[in-house]
Amino acid sequence: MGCRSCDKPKMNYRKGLWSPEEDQRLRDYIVKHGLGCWSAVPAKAGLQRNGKSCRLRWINYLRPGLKRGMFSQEEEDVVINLQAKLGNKWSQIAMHLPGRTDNEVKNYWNSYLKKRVMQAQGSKPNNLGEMSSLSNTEPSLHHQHTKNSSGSTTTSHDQDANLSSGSHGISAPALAAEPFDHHVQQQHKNFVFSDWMPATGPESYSMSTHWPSSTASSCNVTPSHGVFADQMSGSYGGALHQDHHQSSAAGHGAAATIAGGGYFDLLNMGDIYGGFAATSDDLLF
DNA sequence: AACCGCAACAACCGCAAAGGG
DNA sequence: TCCCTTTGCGGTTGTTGCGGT
Repeated sequence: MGCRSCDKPKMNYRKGLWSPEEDQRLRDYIVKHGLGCWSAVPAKAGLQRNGKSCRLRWINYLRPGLKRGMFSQEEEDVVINLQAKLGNKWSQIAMHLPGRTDNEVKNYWNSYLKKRVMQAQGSKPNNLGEMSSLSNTEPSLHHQHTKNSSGSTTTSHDQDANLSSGSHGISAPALAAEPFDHHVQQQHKNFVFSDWMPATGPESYSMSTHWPSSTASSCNVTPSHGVFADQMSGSYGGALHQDHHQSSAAGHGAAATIAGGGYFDLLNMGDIYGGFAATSDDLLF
């Protein structure tokens, strides 16, 4: 720790949602220099953010290997069980969910699972451990309507089923005999992976930057395993919501071309992953 | 069509732990 | 050993979008 060489002038840091430009700067910087002293990143990357904000953005959003979108039933069970066991140790819980961030797990719990657990507890006290089995009585919220961030709602079976780790298949259990909650649907976006890979500019955040397989091959974009969503997930001031299509830009290699054209060795990304646990097939590069 | 309430989620805040000088 | 800085974590807030009225 302690990075005294990273002295930075006091400045007015920008707050709020990150713009595509900022994301790009941060991504470019880390791809180029790897992870280091976060407090030094903003200055070096030319960002008017504090290091903390950069770190958060990277970990929760830009980091490679992030799996976005709806939680699978399996993941949900893990969260429920571990929360019962560990309490609100989100970082520890997230460790058991490759590709998920503590923030994401926390949000998911607070906005959704907690209520369901409480409801289930209300009807069946003292059986937190049975939550997962309890959940097998209802068509799952996971497997019905999913909404992409552009607001359109699509009917789809669990897109996680497309994940290589989709061992849970597409069975559709959910907690307790709970009425279907339309709002709950909203959280299930079509994301599969957060695709942090090269974007050459703000415009690259648009749908137009999807990675068609042709692009993938021509640009040597070849994730080795699993399915890459082709979107830069995120919302920018709510005005730039993208359509989160699932791309089929999957491949089996370990190199990708990043902005500008240089090869980017994913196998050497360990330093950049920053503790990201690549224990799932999904995350093997 | 406008308004309101709710849900989801990104981001911020504050604190504690870790580590170097 | 103490102090200072950075990092990591959990709680909380703010913003946005959607559905209902």
